[in-house]
Amino acid sequence: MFAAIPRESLADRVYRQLGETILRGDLRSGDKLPAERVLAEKLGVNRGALREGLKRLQQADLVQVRHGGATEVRNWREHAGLEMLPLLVVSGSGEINRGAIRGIMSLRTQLAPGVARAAALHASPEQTDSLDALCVQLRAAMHAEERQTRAHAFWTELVRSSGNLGYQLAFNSLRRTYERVWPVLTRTLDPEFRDVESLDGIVRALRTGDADSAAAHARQHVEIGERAMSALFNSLPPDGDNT
Amino acid sequence: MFAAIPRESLADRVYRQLGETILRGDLRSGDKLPAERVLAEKLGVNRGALREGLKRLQQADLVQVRHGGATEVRNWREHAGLEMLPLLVVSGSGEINRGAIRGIMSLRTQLAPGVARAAALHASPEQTDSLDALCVQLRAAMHAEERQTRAHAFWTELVRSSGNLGYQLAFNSLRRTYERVWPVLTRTLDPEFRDVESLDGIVRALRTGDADSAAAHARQHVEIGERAMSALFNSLPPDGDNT
DNA sequence: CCGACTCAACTGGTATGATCAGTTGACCTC
DNA sequence: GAGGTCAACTGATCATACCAGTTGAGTCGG
Repeated sequence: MFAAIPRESLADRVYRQLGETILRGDLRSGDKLPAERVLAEKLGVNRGALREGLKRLQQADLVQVRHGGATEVRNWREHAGLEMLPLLVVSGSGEINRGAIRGIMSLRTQLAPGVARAAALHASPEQTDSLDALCVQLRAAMHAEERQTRAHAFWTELVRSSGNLGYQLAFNSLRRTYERVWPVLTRTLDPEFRDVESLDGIVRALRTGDADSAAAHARQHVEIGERAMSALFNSLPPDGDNT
Repeated sequence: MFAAIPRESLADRVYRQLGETILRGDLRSGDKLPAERVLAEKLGVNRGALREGLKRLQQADLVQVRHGGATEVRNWREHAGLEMLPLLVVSGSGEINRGAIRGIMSLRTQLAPGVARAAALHASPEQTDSLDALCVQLRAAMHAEERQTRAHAFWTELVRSSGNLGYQLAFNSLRRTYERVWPVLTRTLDPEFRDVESLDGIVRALRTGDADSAAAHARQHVEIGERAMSALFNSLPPDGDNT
């Protein structure tokens, strides 16, 4: 009902504005940024705030800063990491970037079977019980929004159960992107959310320690969503050239 | 022969020191950091540098900063993304974190077939030729270091050929981690680097557009390295608890 | 003319101190 | 005891000065 009012510091706005400018292509690889003192004045912020924003761009490998030299824009396609996906998935004007969505769906499809497999080899009985309970809740959910929330909780717990640091961190990265487009996916992915059978299959496989079966059920499950998503894209008019 | 002398700004050192303290577990989820003015004096840096470092920690979701309230340490296992892997993989004392290595190997194994599959559907003839040339160079390489460099170049080009934003960004993230442990892996992964046959198989599959074959060859290839790595871990004394 | 050195005018990096703006909790009032 | 007040915290922003690398134009010696 009442959503929290989002607040953004100046440094955050600097980061977002410059970041989107680079991702949009208005600043190309090799371009040199104005001096900090100049840029700060142009943006109407203090140099300190500007530097805090620049530090984040630097951490994201979107720019390269050299003491004494000019700050240069890097090729984000070759250097930017998964943490850029949230900024990439929704453009400044609010448009959805299909390439980014496709990307997150591909990663999900590839990783899900591995996560299930690792969970089958590593999950504790308590974690398996917890997953079982989440399946029951998912089955009982009446609305698509509720199913989405439950399904997400299931995967969160499954990834935790995998005990694999790589899967955990990658999942966290993907989630940040996923949350930005959450409402857009509620309807499209609903067929997947309704496929509780596969999730039950995963849980059964965890109990018996059958890694192959867990992976197979996971693959079957996430491919439902991926198919739905590509069907949607194919039914829409061709994409504008936003990446 | 002569390696560049690494330089680190104060803000970078603040980021690394606090980040490692959190990842090491000396600062736990829910702990509150001292006030910026206090912390800056304790670390012997000015407040601006401290804030630049904190901004990066905040971007990495390692801490939560609230205007007017205390800065709080978050649960990095639930919030940190792939960009934290480089800091995790080598501890402050120089020790290798096996969980992080295992993680990067798992991700690699899961993603490689998808990358090859996408490349088979998307690579241009020029890109395929380029990959072919890289195979030839890899075959001709005499030393393990050289093979490692060539093999890395092959995957860089293959990921680019996939035309998939998700794979590209995930690969960039993994590469940052990979580079930090590069010399450690040279010998262990050499059996994989010598398996040029599978890479040739991928290239052939790209030419014929055979996605399944490309994925199969890729899987076969990376599993060599993963098996070598788990064999190594199993032959070593049990791991200390440096997760 | 050319190579090498000098140096001034850039660039980012660090420091200090003041002020604005939210949050918190003790305390006072009714 | 519920609710309002306010002082003392917290981070956010600002202005200014100075330190420390980089760059390139200009100068000097050959």
